[in-house]
This record gives sequence, C-alpha cells and structure tokens, in this order.
Amino acid sequence: MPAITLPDGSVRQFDAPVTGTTVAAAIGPGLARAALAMKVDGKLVDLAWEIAADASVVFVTRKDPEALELIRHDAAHVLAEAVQELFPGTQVTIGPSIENGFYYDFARDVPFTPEDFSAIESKMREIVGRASPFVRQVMDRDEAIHFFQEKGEKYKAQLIQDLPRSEPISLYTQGEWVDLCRGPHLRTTADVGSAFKLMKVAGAYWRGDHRNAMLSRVYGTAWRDQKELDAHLHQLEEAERRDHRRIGKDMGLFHIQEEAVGSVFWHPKGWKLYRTAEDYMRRRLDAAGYQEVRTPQLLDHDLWVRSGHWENYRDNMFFAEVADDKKTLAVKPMNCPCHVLIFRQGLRSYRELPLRMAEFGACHRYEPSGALHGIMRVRSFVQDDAHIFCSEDQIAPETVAFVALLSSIYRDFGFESFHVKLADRPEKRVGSDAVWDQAEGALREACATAGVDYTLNPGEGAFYGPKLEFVLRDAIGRDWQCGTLQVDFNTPGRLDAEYVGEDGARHTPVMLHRAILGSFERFLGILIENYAGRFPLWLAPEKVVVATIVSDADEYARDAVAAFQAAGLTAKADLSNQKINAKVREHSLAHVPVIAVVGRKEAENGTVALRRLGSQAQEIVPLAEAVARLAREATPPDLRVSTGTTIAA
RNA sequence: GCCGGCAUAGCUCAGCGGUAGAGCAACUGAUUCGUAAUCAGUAGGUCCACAGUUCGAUUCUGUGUGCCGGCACCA
Repeated sequence: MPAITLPDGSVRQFDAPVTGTTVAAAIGPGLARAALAMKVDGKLVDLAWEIAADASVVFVTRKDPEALELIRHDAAHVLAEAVQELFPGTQVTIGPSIENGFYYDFARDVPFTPEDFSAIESKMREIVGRASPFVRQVMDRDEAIHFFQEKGEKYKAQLIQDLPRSEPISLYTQGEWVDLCRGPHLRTTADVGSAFKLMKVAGAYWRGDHRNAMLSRVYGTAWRDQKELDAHLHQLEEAERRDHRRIGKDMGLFHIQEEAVGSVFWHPKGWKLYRTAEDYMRRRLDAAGYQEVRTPQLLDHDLWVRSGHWENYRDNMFFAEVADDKKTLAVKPMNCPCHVLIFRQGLRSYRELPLRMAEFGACHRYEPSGALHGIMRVRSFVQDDAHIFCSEDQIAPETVAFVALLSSIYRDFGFESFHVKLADRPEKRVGSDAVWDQAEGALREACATAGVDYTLNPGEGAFYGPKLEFVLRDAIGRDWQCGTLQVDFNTPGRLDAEYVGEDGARHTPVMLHRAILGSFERFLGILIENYAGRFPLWLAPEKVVVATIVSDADEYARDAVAAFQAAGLTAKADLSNQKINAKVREHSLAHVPVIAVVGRKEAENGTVALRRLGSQAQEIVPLAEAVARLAREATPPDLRVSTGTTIAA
C-alpha cells in the first residue's frame, strides 16, 4: 500500500492505490484547489494518475514553472478543438508549447488569417468555460491508427505509425474532443485560464521538412495570469521599439533598397558607427598578435572546386563572367582559401606558427530571399575574420587566448554574458571520419583547457570542421550567435598548405577559422537593438549637440562646438529658431547622447548646461571641463588609461 | 525557396471603379523663448511595375519585384 512522501519530508500512508486528487484532498482543501498536476518520483504526470507504490510526490500549482508549460500545451489543445468546431474538415497535426506560448499546425485547404482570430479566441474561451476534464486513455497502437484514420486525421495516424513500438499510445479527451498526446495535462480546460492570445499565422512544413506539405500554423501566447500576459505584450512592444530597421531609419544610419537587395547603404552616421567598431577591432587584433591582410573579391572558380566549396556551397555563391574570358569567377563567400594562398607563398617554418592572419573580409553569399532581415542577415557583409595556422598542440592554447580576447571584446561592447555551443560533423562534409574524430577531439580538449562549458549542437558544424558558437545575450534577454571558432583539418591539405617542422619534414598545418563579431552588419544591428539606439558615448556616431536658447548665444555655441570638435568629439550646433523644448525633443528622439544647452547665462559665464539622453537632469559646468570630461568618456575602452596605476620600474 | 500579409507624399497612415487626403517632417514668414512639439502659410504624388477586364483602374484580376511575419536555410 502506497506511502507518499511529501516535499516537507512527511509521509502519508494509503490503503489502496490513490490518485493525486485524492492525496491532495487528504492534505487539505487549499491544496486540493491549487494542485494542477504532480511529480511522482520526479516525473510530471496528471493529477488523476494512479499511484500504486511508495513514491515521493510534489504537487504542481499555478505558480510553478511546470504549470506554465502545461497551460500552454493545454491551450494548444483548446485551440485545436476550437478550430475543429469552427472549421470542420480541418486536420490536426501537432501543437506543442514553446517559449512564451504555443502553436498548432493545421492541414486545411485555405490557410487561416488573423481575421479568424477573434472567432477562434471566443470559441477557445467558451471551451475553457466548459471546464471539461482532460481524460487520459491508453489505446492499442493499431486500434489508435485505425481510430484516427476513421476520423480522417491522416497526419495523426502517420504520427502514431512513426512512434517507436515501445511507446504507449495515449489519447486525451476533453469533452467531445480527442487528441493523440503524450501528456500530461491540467485537470480541466478551465485551468488554462484566460491569459492567452492568438498572435500570428504562418506557413510551416509538415515535420519541418521543406519537401513536405505546407501546413497552416497558428501561434498563441499563454500565461498564468493577465499581468504576465500584459508584461509579455509589453516586452514585444519593447522589442519592436528597438528594431534596428526602425532605429536605423530614425537615426539615419543606413538604408537598403531594391537595386541591391541584401546589401547595406551606410549613411554618414551609420558609417561613423561602423568605423568606430572597425577601428576598435583592428587595435584589439593588432595587440593580440594578428597580422591583417586584404584579399581579392573575385577568384577563379577552380579554387573553389579544390577547397570543396563548389561541391558543398555552390548554391549560395555568386558568379561573374566577362565576354572575352572563358574563366568563371566566383565572388568569395568566405576568406579562408585566400588566406591559405597567402600562407602558401614561400616556405613556412614551424617557427612562424601560430600564424594569425586577419581580414575584414567582404563576402557575398546568395542567402534565400526569405532569410534576409534588415542588416542582420544580408547577402553582402564584412566578417571580422581570421585564420590561425598552427600545429595540433597549439589548438588548445590558441583556443584559450581566443576565448579571452572574445570575452574582453564582448564586455567592451556592453555584453556581459555569453554561452557556447559545440557543433559537430554535419551530413554534408569533406574529410574522412578519422579526421573528424581528430578535429572534434581536439576541439573538446581545447574547451576543457580553456575552461569553457558548452552545450552540444549536433550536426551543425561547418563542412570542413567542427565549431564552437559563441552566443551572446542582449539587454532584453534575446540570444544572438556572433563568434565562432572552427577547427579545420581539411582545407589546408586540400589547398596544399604546408610548413617545415622541427624535424625538417613537411607538415600540414591545422587551420582555426575564427570570428568574434561575426559580421559587422549583423553585430551593429545587434548593438543598435541592445542599446535601443542609445549608444555609450564612445560608440555614438554623433556625440554632442550644442543647442541655443536665444540667438545672442549663437557665437558662443559655435565656439563650444569648435572646442568639442578639437577634442575629437563629433559635435554640431543647433542654432535654429525654435524653442529649447523643441530642440531637446528633436535631439532626444534622434538619440543624441549629450545636449549642451547654451543661453545668455552660459555665454556670459563660459559654461554649458549638459543634459544626458534618458535623464532630465541638467548640470552646469565650465565648457573646458565638459570637453575634458566627455572626451575622456568617449575614449574607446581599449584606449582608456586606468587612473591611479603606476608602471613599476 | 515555401505559406500568408502588405506596397498611396520624406515618415506614419486614411481612402476610393470617375486619376488623391490627414498628421508629422520640409520650405517661407512671424516669434528670441531656460530643457521632450510656438503660430501662420506654402509646396510636395508615375497611388511599386507590367499585362488584362472596363467607356474609365490608384481601386478589380493575373504576373513580376520588394518588404513584413513565420517555415526552410544560415557552410
């Protein structure tokens, strides 16, 4: 007879197998009301699950994280029921809970549109109101297939067909409606609550494969209560407010147009930002022992055949031809082969290794039209690329040095945390399995040496080698993959790179492909969104606007601008015939970090009234002090001299 | 590339089978003002492109292009 151990350590004895409902009721009416599901020996199950043997039980209530996932999953079921009530003939497929909500994929001749939402949502609320219990039932496999085929649900039948034989087939019924589902579920549809909202429709391939039928996916968001839902909707607005395409337009940083799809026209202010980032990166790479190079855009396609790109990457490459030359040229999608060609000039010695070759390399890739996204995903971009030619035993120390450099650079750009994924051999690849074993082993070992914790990203490596992906988190919690470190035992050999070792024999170097920002375009897009356009002073393309209150201060304002500019601060005067309120508003909306207001008083006293973006406070300081202080603040982080340190003799 | 939506003034958007409107921005004038919109006036359009239907198309239909949201892709 089951003895139930509760989280507080107490034990309850029962005479016969019991359900969670019974146990909760035995503990108290409060818990009986609050318990939505339970964990039996750590496994999440329905409250109606029967416990026959001794077990530890933890009840899940609305405030537990597990509850949220159940709410979302159940909301998906409610959505599916609502859709099938409203649109008979629609087939159901799958409907999982996801981050922030749920979706359900439907097979239907006419895809859903957002206009259908209000009817579906009303029906969903009606179903929630019915408080139909979720009832679990286990069915024989063939019977279940037959059951769904009878109902005309061929996708469901297919799902069961493909489940492993060992898997029990469970169905859940809510009222009249039945779905194939592993579970678990809440008690009744009422537990879903009312804090849900349908968000968007989208096409999605059956089983995520583009060769399959396109289904109509309905996305929803669901939360424990209205407050959480509101917070989420607010968060979405916040993300939209930060959209780099919006801010790029508002601040006049860049534009993209039809004549150059997927390529960026950088405007003066945007290019200033770009150059600030590039100059910074160049200094960091110089200091870290990299040698910068520059290589051609167009190269004979034969090179790409040898490198393996022709075979594995041709569909994503641009090609160029001219009338009186039979050669086909490829626009480089990567810089690596070019760097190998430089490496191959002359005889290399082991003494030159590790040889770190860097290039801000302009690459072109024919990305699918649907993948393009502002400046984040483009067809023409510049990588902060470098290749480290080294011996096998230099992989680990180079990885350690790289991770240190990358962390420091991310920190300087305002990103405090990142995580790492290790992507191993993909299906489409070059090189033997033995070489891949070696490369993957070397990379894992390097991670251990560098003290890097990583999660596995199976099958996602480059075609020439496994890679580490460095994913950073922005100010509103979104993740972006930027940095990468790839171990390549293939390309150097394919392109005949070699060096003379200590033993006098010729060896093939290992090549580490690495990038920190990834591409400038993407990284700057991320920076824009991370800061919502409110850049720290060193990055801000326009640092100071001197705004006058009266025209009597014009002369002084010009002098002030000159003083800021002399200190290297991009500054301009706003002498326009507008009220100071309007000027403050205009420049605040343009994300200018510092507004220096000058009126009669300031002109007389040689001061400026500083107002920082995002604050209403003003500080009146002598012009010279303002210049010195802002110039110090605008110094890039790598050039700042920390005060108070003395250099030891 | 696939599914769906969208394309009208510099921007945000309204509108309609009889060839176009608002707010903001711009420009002109007045106003000299103390920290997120001073007032008045003026100008501004191949209604994405091409084809079709129609007496007549910015509007309806088709095709193309681009953008947006997903999916697939991201070596």
